[in-house]
Amino acid sequence: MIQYSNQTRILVAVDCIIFGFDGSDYKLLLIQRGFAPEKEKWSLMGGFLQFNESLDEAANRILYKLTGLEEVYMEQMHTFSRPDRDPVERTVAVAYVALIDIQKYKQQISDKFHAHWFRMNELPHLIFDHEEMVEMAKDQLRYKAALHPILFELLPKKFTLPHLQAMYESLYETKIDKRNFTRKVLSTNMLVKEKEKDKASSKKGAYYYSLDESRYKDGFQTVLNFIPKNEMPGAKE
Amino acid sequence: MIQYSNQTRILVAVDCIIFGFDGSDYKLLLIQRGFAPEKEKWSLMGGFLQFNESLDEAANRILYKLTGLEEVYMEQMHTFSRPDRDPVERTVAVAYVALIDIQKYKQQISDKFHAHWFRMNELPHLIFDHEEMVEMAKDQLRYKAALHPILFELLPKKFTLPHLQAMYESLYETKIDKRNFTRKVLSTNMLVKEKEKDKASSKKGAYYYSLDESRYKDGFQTVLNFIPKNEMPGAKE
DNA sequence: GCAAAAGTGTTTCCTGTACACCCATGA
DNA sequence: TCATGGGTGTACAGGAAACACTTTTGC
Repeated sequence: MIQYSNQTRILVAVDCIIFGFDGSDYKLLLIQRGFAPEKEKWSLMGGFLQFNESLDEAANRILYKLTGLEEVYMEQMHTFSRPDRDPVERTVAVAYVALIDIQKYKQQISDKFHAHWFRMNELPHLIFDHEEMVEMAKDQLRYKAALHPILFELLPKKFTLPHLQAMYESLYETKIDKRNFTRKVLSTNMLVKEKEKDKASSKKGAYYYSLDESRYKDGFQTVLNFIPKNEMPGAKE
Repeated sequence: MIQYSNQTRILVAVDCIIFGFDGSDYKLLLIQRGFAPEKEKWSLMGGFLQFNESLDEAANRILYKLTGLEEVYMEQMHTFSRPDRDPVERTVAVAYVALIDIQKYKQQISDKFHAHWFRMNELPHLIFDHEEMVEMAKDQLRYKAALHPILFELLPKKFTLPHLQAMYESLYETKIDKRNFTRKVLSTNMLVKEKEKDKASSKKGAYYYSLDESRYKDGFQTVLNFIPKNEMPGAKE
């Protein structure tokens, strides 16, 4: 077979940044690395690109291995390439971001990787450039969530409006007026009100809602405005 | 030196999607590939990642080789990885998007790569998956330009408001009311009115403007709204 | 009966949009 | 003088933000 001569062939890794939301905090799913170097240190879930798979396939394979979940929202974020980023050997790493429903995950978790959910502000030190990846993913999530209804991916099948609002307030570290928030969210027509209430987090109980999948898909690209302008990432003072 | 065993090492390519605007059309800078396979076919400007450089460095090296330009707006877009995307050998390709001022380029062009500007709607067939890359880059440009003042990167030092408006109208294939457009653009405070006029494209002449670099940098992240909502990519019908 | 969270409407302001005429100049 | 493209202001409408009280119920 013909080959390109005199070129360097290197390893291509895939690392998954897996976000969850537990009702009050954003969390990141991390594993304890099982091999040297940096054995036992905390790390993103990763692996190497195999010869006959695409990056998307690799990312899904890796995510499945860790969480048992398939058909999860995941997209490629950025490729990291500092020559010294992995001390063992030259490796570029393609970072993927996944948003998953923590509850769904709980039913499926395979624990052989010593995976653990960490609150975003209590992350341990991570190996290599994984902290940089996480920072970029957080920035990107804040950016995208302000414009598109992407956070719905983090919700369980049934959720309440206060739950949804808490997700936004936590991500932007701000308080949102619940009347305005409710109106905006419902005006997307992406939510369907259920008959039951969630009585767990209040005495009165809050109505459950679920996603109208087809309207959600249709409206995913539309530019929204859930977040007041002054709270937008990068807003002028 | 320790290595990761039993893993596939592959080639990492960098391909540059270079956009320009000539006053009425968007153009793409392509080269005729100088080596087999697909010799003489049109292609994005690309090259392989070298052992001791990052992807950003590789992209800039490649862009410089082709255009002679440095410090150009360029960012990583996406990594392409179909196993069969390069028939010679397994290769992943990291695509970068660059926006350059065609006039500036004209002074610097080195012609040894048989580079040529093609109008966006008259592109030749491209090798491998380069057409897919270009499509994604166009979509991304339309998306970003509707929200951020990114198209300024395509302008020469001095430009006129009609020139700027033509860029937006061409990108979104729409007509924009010039009174509204002018007001929005000037309200960013990113433009400085010059004293001279451009007499080339009208009898009356249009005032030149230039970028206020510091305000441009500060305001780059702010979410703008130059494009009427109905013309936004992905808008509902 | 009271504490704690859920739910709900109105007014104000601002931003976005539609729209038409005069100006300067080269030919 | 006329044809061409450049430049400017206003009125209206719709969306975003500010704002407070009532409801439910577990304890």
